[in-house]
Amino acid sequence: MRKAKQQVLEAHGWRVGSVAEFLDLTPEEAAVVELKLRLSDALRARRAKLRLSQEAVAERLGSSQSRVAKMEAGDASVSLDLLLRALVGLGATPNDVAKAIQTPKRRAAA
Amino acid sequence: MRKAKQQVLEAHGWRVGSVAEFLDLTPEEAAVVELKLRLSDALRARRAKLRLSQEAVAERLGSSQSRVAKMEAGDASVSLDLLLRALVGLGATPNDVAKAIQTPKRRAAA
DNA sequence: TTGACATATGCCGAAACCGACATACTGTTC
DNA sequence: GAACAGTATGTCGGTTTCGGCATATGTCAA
Repeated sequence: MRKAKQQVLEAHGWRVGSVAEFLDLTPEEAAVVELKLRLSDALRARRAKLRLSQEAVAERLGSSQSRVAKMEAGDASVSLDLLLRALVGLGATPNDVAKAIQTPKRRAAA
Repeated sequence: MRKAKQQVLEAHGWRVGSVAEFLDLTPEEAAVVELKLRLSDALRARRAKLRLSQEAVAERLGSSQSRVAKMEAGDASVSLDLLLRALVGLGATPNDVAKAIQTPKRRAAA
């Protein structure tokens, strides 16, 4: 698949605004990557707010520390599905999720 | 897993508000089910607006008619991941997704 | 430095998910 | 009531994703 590109993106410090148009991602791919980044950011933020270690989160979710690390890293082996479930598992409501997707969680305007 | 419950829910006409509290779904499970229903509703709505058949959508997404049917049905074999990708594949932006999650997309008030 | 803790990366077997096909059901039109 | 388009349901082989273990890489304090 085109996962390779994504991995390249995420391997480094990106995380910034519209990650995509640099590379030749189709608009759809771009949107999915964007979603993934926003969700992984939201997850990290949520964990931070709860002051939990990745291991504690893993336990809570019935997962493992390594998985959690990968979730937050936006690793290619992590699905949107897992990210969503993780957020919910940390107490996020559907509306919280909506907000996380909506707001790039940045300080500076576009 | 607890997928069984979900299947029971979705096998019938539910689709209504807070699907959950009837059965002994944990709050997290309930939230995930809720998410799934909202996304599948959004998908069906989007397809309707585009006036496409499930088959046409399937082709566009590189999937099959049966998968699309299952997506819209919120079938247990369909992940949140697939629903999200499908929406995006039909042109939804992250913000569209956020709206879909936020708003139960119903006509009648709760 | 050493040790203790937290996080990141690589890998694997097991489980979940996907596309596809077959087939059944539901209109709708003649 | 046959023919047709659209949708739903069941199943299956192959692939992806999962949890978990091992291990590497910080980071901080003593």
